[in-house]
Amino acid sequence: MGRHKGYDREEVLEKAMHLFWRKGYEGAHLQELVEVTGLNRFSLYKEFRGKDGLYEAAVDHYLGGLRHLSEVLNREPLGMANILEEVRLVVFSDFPYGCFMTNALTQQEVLNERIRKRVRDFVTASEQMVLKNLEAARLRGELSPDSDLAGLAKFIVTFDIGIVTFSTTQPTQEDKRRIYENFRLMLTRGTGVQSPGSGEASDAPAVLVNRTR
Amino acid sequence: MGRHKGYDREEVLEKAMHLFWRKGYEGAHLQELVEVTGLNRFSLYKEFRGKDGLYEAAVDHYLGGLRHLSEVLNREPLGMANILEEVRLVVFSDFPYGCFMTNALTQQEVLNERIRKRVRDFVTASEQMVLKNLEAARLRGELSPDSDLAGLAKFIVTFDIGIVTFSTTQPTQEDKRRIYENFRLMLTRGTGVQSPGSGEASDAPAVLVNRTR
DNA sequence: AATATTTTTCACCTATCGTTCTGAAAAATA
DNA sequence: TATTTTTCAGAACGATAGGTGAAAAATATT
Repeated sequence: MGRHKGYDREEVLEKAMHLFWRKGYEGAHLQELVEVTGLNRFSLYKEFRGKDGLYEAAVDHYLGGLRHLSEVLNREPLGMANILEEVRLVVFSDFPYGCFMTNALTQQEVLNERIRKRVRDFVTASEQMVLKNLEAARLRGELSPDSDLAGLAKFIVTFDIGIVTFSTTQPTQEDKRRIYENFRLMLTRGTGVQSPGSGEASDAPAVLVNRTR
Repeated sequence: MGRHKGYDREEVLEKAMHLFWRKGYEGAHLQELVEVTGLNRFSLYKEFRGKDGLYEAAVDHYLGGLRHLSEVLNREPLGMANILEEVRLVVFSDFPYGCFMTNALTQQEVLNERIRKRVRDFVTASEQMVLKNLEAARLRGELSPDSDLAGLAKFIVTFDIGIVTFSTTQPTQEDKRRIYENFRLMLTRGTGVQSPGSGEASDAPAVLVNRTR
């Protein structure tokens, strides 16, 4: 009953998300959102009830997409290799606009409280995923028993946030190689873990990664 | 000759900078800027040629302020201790709005080309300051002769960017302590350098620090 | 005191913001 | 086919954005 929708909600969200991603909440004007999504204003309001709602839906869309993107940190066997792989993917991502969620961290003053909480919770969730791998790593003897795992998880997430933001300066491939290699050395020598060595980028996803599609 | 200005340029810039800092370029509306600076629209336009000019002047103001703020990385004797001290100050800063310049990194799409370059150059300059300390550290035997100093500098700056951004999640003092301690362990054990140990925050300034005044 | 010079005040401008409304087109149901 | 339901395209909404012009107010010079 009724006319068919001329748009696909997920496609619209994907496009809207990318505009918010590049321009930020205030920087992404409704006119641009209409143009880039192809969705007209009326339908946009009916579906998302305004700019706030669209942004919030875009956050959900991003988070939903992360379910399969976080597979690196969730895949067995858990341990340091997963963490290094995740960081490697983040470092070698070619998307130069940071991370949708961590960009939002510096926009909290113009976001409503609910979204602000969502954004902060994302950081906590990332920590938890890293921590899970660290705990497994300790059980497997990759880390000394007295390591501060929670602190180490925070350190790693902090570095992730740093690298996605640093990526906006358009570092060269060589720059990225050196940054990752130094991180790997720090982490392995600093914790005494066995290292899987450095490598090239792949298309696989990561937690704080710059999703390009 | 003529009437006195009812405002102090530096004070105006300080206040404008803080609003841009918290809200971002698009998020800081002219009306708010007028209210917070106390300067009326016309005088604001006359002095700074509009919002762009004001933002650019605020960047200059910030950078100017950093001249004496970068003293930690520039003070003798150069070496790893300076770097650890600088990171420590960044970590323990209580200002929860990130760093004015690194926040701008994620707003590049709404900034004009000149400012964008200014912002990126800031990152490069920070790298150079860290690098200078690393080179001195190598000469002093704090680092092995075959270390990749430029890469290590990028790693450290990346971590700095990460921590100022992470600070927007309002981490506890204990969280900060653990993050810094893990960074210190990574850096010292990862490079084999002598560590000065961890400590509390001081009021001294730093390079990527959150300036609160 | 008079004049010149500069800053400030305040009203107003146009453009665009996010939002809402209207009427017509299209598809599903009766 | 007629009716209902929903989407679509666009105009129009009030509010506010950033930017400006002319006159008033205040200071410095003569």
